[in-house]
Amino acid sequence: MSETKDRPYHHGDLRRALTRTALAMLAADQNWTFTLREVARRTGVSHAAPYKHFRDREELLRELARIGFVRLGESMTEAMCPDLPSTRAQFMATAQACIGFACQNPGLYRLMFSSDADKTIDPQLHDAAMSTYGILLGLLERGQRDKSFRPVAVSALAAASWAQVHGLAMLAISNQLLEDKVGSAPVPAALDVLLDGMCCSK
Amino acid sequence: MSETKDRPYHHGDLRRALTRTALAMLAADQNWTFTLREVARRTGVSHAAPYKHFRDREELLRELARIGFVRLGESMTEAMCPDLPSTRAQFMATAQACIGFACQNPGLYRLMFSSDADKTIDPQLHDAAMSTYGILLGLLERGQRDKSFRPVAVSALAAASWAQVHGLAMLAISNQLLEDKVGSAPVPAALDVLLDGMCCSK
DNA sequence: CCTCCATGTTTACAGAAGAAACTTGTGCTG
DNA sequence: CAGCACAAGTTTCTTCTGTAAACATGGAGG
Repeated sequence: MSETKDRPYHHGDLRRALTRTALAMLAADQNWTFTLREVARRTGVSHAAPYKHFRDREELLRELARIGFVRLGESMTEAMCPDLPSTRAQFMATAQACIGFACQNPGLYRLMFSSDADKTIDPQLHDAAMSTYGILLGLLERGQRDKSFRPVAVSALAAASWAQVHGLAMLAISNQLLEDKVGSAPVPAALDVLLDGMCCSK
Repeated sequence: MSETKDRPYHHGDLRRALTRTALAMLAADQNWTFTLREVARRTGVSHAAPYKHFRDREELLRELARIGFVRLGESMTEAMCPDLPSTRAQFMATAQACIGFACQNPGLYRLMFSSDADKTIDPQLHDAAMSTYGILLGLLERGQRDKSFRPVAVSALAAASWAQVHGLAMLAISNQLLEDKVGSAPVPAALDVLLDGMCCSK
């Protein structure tokens, strides 16, 4: 086959190519059992090549998770449209963007919060996660300043909304938000309940 | 014919012995990469013996998850002490019991909600999960009848509290509820925020 | 032009899942 | 009571994985 001609011996940017392949496979098959060798095969490279760019399998997983947090942050920022009528509406949109992201990238989202992607090991991953968390936190602080949210400790609001959004996302991608158990539009319904507890006016 | 370590050729109750070994290992090492062979070794049988009791590795995982849901249900029922001063207090206690269970059995809890334990495959697992979910639902319905909780759709309350509790549990066992981000007692604080949105009186 | 070395490849090895074929007790039947 | 069928073990084998080590290549700097 002449497709060997396709690629020079030195790939050029194998690291990026590997992450792209892995992300694509993660997207295509929501519960794919991640194997480095398959990523290498699909990228058209020997199974040992990835080790020149990632110390081990888990380092690649952490890189994927990091990219996931960056993308999630972008989705949330985009959704937090400043000309929405209220801070409450902004919160709702941002939360739904997060859950939507999880539903569109279930494999990636699971990976981001799995124990495989240990955030205590990799500072870059930790920073990416914190940065995304900061988007939520910023919205809450802004909401408190403009009197939309109650003047309780912002950390309590943060814990509650972070947990709520993450919990809804996890349940959604596990297909556990079935209509007969939890209503026809469980995500906005649940978020409204939470927001009733967070907001000053109803 | 219980624990005679001079094991006869036929173990007697290998199925139960395997699950007990696996549960113990899961408890001992929170992110142990589950291997059937190691379970078999520790149980003192050949690596192929488990296949006489479980079709494959995942069937054992599902059985472990099922046991996890049963135990979680027991913890929650126990916590839902009927002579607590209010339904709100009962809810708080039950929710904290769930999160406490997760913190004490992080490996098992993760397994229960992982994609490995696919609840759509195994009706027994599905039933166990639903039964545990039913404990929460029952409390919410009772709380609505006695006017503790607002008269919105119970499914909305269920989605919100289920997500909140599960989210807090997941974040807690991922060590993401760090004091500087989320306060010193994030779990009760977050639950209070949610309960403010669920309860009639403040 | 030659030589270093990052980035590839090949080869090797241990450990896992699972299938198949073989072995051993044990309880049921004639 | 003899014998046998079958459930529940074991061994052996194949195919996969992650990871390490040794080898190959080709582009950049002296």
